Amino acid sequence: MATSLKDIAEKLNVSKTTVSWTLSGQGDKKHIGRETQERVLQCAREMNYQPNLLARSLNSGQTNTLGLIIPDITDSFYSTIARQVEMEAEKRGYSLMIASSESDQEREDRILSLFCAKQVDGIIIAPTRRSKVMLSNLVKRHFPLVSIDRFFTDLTMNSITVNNHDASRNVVRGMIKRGARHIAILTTNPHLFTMNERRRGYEDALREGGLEVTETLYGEVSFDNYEEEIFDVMDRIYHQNPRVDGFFFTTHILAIEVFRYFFERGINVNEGYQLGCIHGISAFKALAPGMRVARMPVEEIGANAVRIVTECIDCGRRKERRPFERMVLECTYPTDLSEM
Amino acid sequence: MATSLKDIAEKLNVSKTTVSWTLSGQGDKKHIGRETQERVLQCAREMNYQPNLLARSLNSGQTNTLGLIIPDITDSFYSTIARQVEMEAEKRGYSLMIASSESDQEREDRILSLFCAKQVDGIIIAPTRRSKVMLSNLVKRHFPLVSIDRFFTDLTMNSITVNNHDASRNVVRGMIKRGARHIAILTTNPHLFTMNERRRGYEDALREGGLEVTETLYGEVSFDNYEEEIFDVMDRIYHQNPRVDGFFFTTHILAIEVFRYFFERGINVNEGYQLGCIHGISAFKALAPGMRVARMPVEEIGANAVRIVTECIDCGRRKERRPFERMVLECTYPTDLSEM
DNA sequence: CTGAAAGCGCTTACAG
DNA sequence: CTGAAAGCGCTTACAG
Repeated sequence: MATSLKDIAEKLNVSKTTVSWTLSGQGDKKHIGRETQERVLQCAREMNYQPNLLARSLNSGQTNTLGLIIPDITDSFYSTIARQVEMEAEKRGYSLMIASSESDQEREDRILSLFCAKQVDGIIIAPTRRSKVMLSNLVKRHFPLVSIDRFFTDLTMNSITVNNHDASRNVVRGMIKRGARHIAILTTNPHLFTMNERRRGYEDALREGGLEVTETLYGEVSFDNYEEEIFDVMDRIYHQNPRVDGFFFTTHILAIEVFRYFFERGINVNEGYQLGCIHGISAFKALAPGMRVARMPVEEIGANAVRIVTECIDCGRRKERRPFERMVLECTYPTDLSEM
Repeated sequence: MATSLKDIAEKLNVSKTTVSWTLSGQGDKKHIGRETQERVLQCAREMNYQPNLLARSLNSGQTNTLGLIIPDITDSFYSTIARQVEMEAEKRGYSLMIASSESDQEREDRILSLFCAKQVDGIIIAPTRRSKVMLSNLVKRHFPLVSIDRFFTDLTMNSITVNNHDASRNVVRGMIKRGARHIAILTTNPHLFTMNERRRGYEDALREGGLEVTETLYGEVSFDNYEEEIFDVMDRIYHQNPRVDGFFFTTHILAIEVFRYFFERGINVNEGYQLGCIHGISAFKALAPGMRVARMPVEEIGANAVRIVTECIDCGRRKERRPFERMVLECTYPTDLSEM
């Protein structure tokens, strides 16, 4: 059994109040005798007293805890964000609960409920899609909330997204500048706003470069079965465009699969090709150091998500309402992949 | 403001007790009128009642929450375990708090304290090193606890580890069987038990295969500065052993760095070399599909960690003491890396 | 200088 | 069939 305020109070023959005051550092302010304070502190140390945060939170109405919901904790993009959020939260005195929705709407709703039931002070979420039930409810209640990576046009909800269009355009521009003329795009989940933006960026770069946008250079695989489909799609692209000299990958996961294809087909992709990808992973520096990569601003995403959600919390305590904020961050383009 | 039991009780002119009974599904058992129950359920739905888990936990003394502490959430090995643990915990009705120690002793202690203060029911930890202060205290208190990936010989603490020695030996054996005769080892953090075991496995396999264990084939880099050091170490190995024909990597992170080296030096490592690595990542199937990889039993680690810690919790409730358990799991050796 | 008391939102033994 | 009351471990306005 852990020791409680009461244990200390009884042992020392003082009231719980006295113990609570001194332990919370308000001893002097409340005019508690120096000597009494000493005894309390001493005893707390001896009995290895740890305050029960549940009780404190129940009383204060705040848990100093943020919730973070991401689709997949094993995806390096999200895990890097998670780490940033954890660090930023700690700086501001918050601890973090992380949960994966596994891109499953029901799981996401369950987690949201759970977080609310556990009385987290605010939630940062990379939503899977329109979570009609819970999310809009929270928005209505003005619950401190910010979405990252994606956003909903019809919810007045704080969001931090990345300028995927410009990121793609910049990457593809760079590929063109280095001489690519027949650049294929490999993508998935085209219904996602994010992915559509990346495609648009690719197409705009082509047009600006005086290149044609053609269906034959467009490769799409389904999210659930990409390992299987990628070989057919790539074969088709090569068949229809024997002169293809560049590949733009909308995700790092697809890039890996295509590198597997290159390997199996004996294609040395580091010669005669331009490559581009949104988001880099460390393996790229060994697979294709020359690839142009748009680096996601994970630090900024994490830092701002925590900033916004804590500002909402602070405003809520003052009964104010914080104007909602849509933030769009830019990628960076490291020239040396080892900086990823 | 969220609605509480009291709100419902007042609205319906019944007692909080009645509301609590029916909402917890004990209405029939407690002989509460069918009609009253209906009204309560209806009202709860209308007012969107969510029980405050803080209050419930304070009362029951259990939070149905487990804590998980890992060194680095962005490391695919740990994030995969985290996902497994989350799934397993959910199956058993527990939710999960994840935190990264960043391999920092102090952070680890802070997190342990925090978890205790938040009254988690049990903790799963991949400890950084001997956390004298907190961990041994928890062990003494018989707090439900299990360490994964590493263990302490002098603590009677449940642990789940991997047979790193045999995993390494099997991988290196396979390399020898396929013809490698001069196999270098690349490793780091030699003071860790885990890493020492991997080295021992490597050496045993060499001896069994009639090969010499030589210092010139031993490459060690420091954990903090491996990107820099790896080039010198590899150059030295090649200089001292021009006939080197195999590389065994004790971690996937080192493997990636060495692949970068191969790339820069123009070495086609997929011809004339045998490769081996402990733990695989998806990029390997594109980098070196022929590499022999020991696949960590992440599912088993996660499942058993949750099993053991929840068994401890259950025993604790029955005032029993669960005999402590040291579990050692074996790796698997997928022949096709795309199964990783 | 110190303490008794109420309350946070729940659960549950006890009483009618 | 239903409710008043105590208690989980804290904090804090109020009273002396």
